[in-house]
Amino acid sequence: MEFKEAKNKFVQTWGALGSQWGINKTMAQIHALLMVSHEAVSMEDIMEELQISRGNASMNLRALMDWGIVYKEYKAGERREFFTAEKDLDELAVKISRERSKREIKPALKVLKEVSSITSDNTAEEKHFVDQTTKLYDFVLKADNMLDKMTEYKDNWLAKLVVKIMK
Amino acid sequence: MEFKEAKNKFVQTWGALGSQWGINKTMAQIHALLMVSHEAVSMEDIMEELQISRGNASMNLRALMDWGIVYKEYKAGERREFFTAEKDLDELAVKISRERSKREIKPALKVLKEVSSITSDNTAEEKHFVDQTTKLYDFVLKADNMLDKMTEYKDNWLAKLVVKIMK
DNA sequence: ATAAACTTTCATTTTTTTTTGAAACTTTAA
DNA sequence: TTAAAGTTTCAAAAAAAAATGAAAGTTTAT
Repeated sequence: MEFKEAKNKFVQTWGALGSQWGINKTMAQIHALLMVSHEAVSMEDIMEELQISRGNASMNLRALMDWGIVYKEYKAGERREFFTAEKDLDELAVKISRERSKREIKPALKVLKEVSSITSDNTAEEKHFVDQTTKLYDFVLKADNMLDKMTEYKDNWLAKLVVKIMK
Repeated sequence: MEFKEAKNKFVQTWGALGSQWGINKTMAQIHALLMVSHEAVSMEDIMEELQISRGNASMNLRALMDWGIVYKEYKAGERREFFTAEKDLDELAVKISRERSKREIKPALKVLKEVSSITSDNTAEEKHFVDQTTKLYDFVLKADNMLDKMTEYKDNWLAKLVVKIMK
């Protein structure tokens, strides 16, 4: 396999993986492209390489910047804007999990708390509902906190977590 | 908020959360419904409660069973099939992460390995590509293994993990 | 062996999501 | 201050994903 083929395969695969995790294909592809580019890439070049429209490129670049995983770069003497991806993978993981937590998990937790707080008649049905949603709330909260700590402490997370728990 | 309203809100929220994570809305809704039902539910009732067609119900129930998080149940003297969800949340987490790993992460890892193994000319561009995809491979592999261990050991995972690392 | 009760499948339709592209907007250099 | 070079926006179109429903398929009781 030669370079161009490999690069293309990587971009396609990353795009497909994104889709399966609820991230739009183009957004994931742009990210993939920038991840493996050794220097900043112009919008023009992104459009060309992924065969997408200007609007699509613009909107998805904005989204990636909102996520904090792609940066704009200005080159001296160049009018155009260039883009780079966060290339440090620990940092990338931190940012992705922060955003997903903020956008999706936290709102879901809020609802779980609400629905688990209904004042139940004591039918078995209602008891089971309250019980199950309460458990779910606790579980999701725990998982969310755990992920937060793992990413916050980065590669050192296990050691630091143990220290924190032991003291 | 009364029971019915709470139940509906829970089902809708779970459905929306599913969508955002690449799981089809109905599939997530059926799962939500079964999670909070204290007894097995017939397809008829699922269709009724979620206002969906028979085909839709059938296909998504099959998908949920393929994931191993919903079970068929036969009631004595009843012709119809009834369905229940895995209600133990640790077990649920194990199964979901196993399936996603098998379906999505493992294939992505395979591709990452392939593309990071190209015999690079030594242009800076190609070197960076190989370097970056290799790092990504290592990272994803590590994360996948970690998740596997965390879920395998369930709530006890931290202790067991530490033991394993220390010895 | 039959038919009633139920489930599955899949071509078609509907809905949702993504993409396009052209107009509006912004920035910069002269 | 103007126009060239570039970017953003958003209504409309296209594509992708999900849902429908009717026909085909199963199972079970008699």
